[in-house]
Amino acid sequence: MATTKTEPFSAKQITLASLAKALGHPARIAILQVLIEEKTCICGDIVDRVPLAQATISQHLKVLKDSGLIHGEIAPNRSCYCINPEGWNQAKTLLGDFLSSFDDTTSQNCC
Amino acid sequence: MATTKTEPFSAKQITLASLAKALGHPARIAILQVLIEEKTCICGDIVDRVPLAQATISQHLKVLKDSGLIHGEIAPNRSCYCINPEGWNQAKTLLGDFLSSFDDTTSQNCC
DNA sequence: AAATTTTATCGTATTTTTACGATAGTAAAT
DNA sequence: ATTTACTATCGTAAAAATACGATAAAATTT
Repeated sequence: MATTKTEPFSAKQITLASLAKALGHPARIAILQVLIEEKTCICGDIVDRVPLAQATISQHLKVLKDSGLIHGEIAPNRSCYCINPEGWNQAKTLLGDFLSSFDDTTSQNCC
Repeated sequence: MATTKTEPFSAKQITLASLAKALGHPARIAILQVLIEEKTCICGDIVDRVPLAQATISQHLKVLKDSGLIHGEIAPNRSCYCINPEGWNQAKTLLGDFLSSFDDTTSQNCC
């Protein structure tokens, strides 16, 4: 009785929310920015560039991977992460469409 | 030792993450869609259209209001909520820019 | 072969989130 | 004036999220 209820919502609503949720932490934003800046998919360099404990970074990477926004090749000594174009584009499309569905100029006269 | 650390991150990263976080729940997506569909800012009709308890809806509305995405005129008998154009546009800009900062075609050769 | 480096995972503590019933307080209707 | 309708808030319970130290396991270096 504390889990997010999913039955009442559409698959699209759930996907959209879950992608947004993955973006909903500054550390994960920072990690994604590093992955975008460095064209090649660097690995533990993220730990050097994001000032959180290694275990915490690893945890955030897992969240991002589970969301589909990044792809990770887990190798014991040199793990490799990078943006997953499919997931990223899905986020871009879903969030973009959703945020465009409100039109500033059309709707107003509100509280 | 379980709160999100904010010191290591920029204001922009924090704002972006916090807007995304507000969008990170299907119920809040559904609420926003209702507010967008109904041009006028309906009030407790949200409770009728989103199948969660009234108290839960109220809680989600508070989260959305705190994020700046919606505006709420709280009146004891007929509360009025609507999209807050400023907050919405900020989300659109920040998320749009961020999601556009990765270019599918430019970057590849990854893991 | 031994030492070092890298990194995922475990264990754990704290906080936040999610959800709901119950309640209170105000406005509108009777 | 009393009843009804609406809605924020309180209290609470359970789960998830955040953060980190410690550990293990594999690859690389020495």
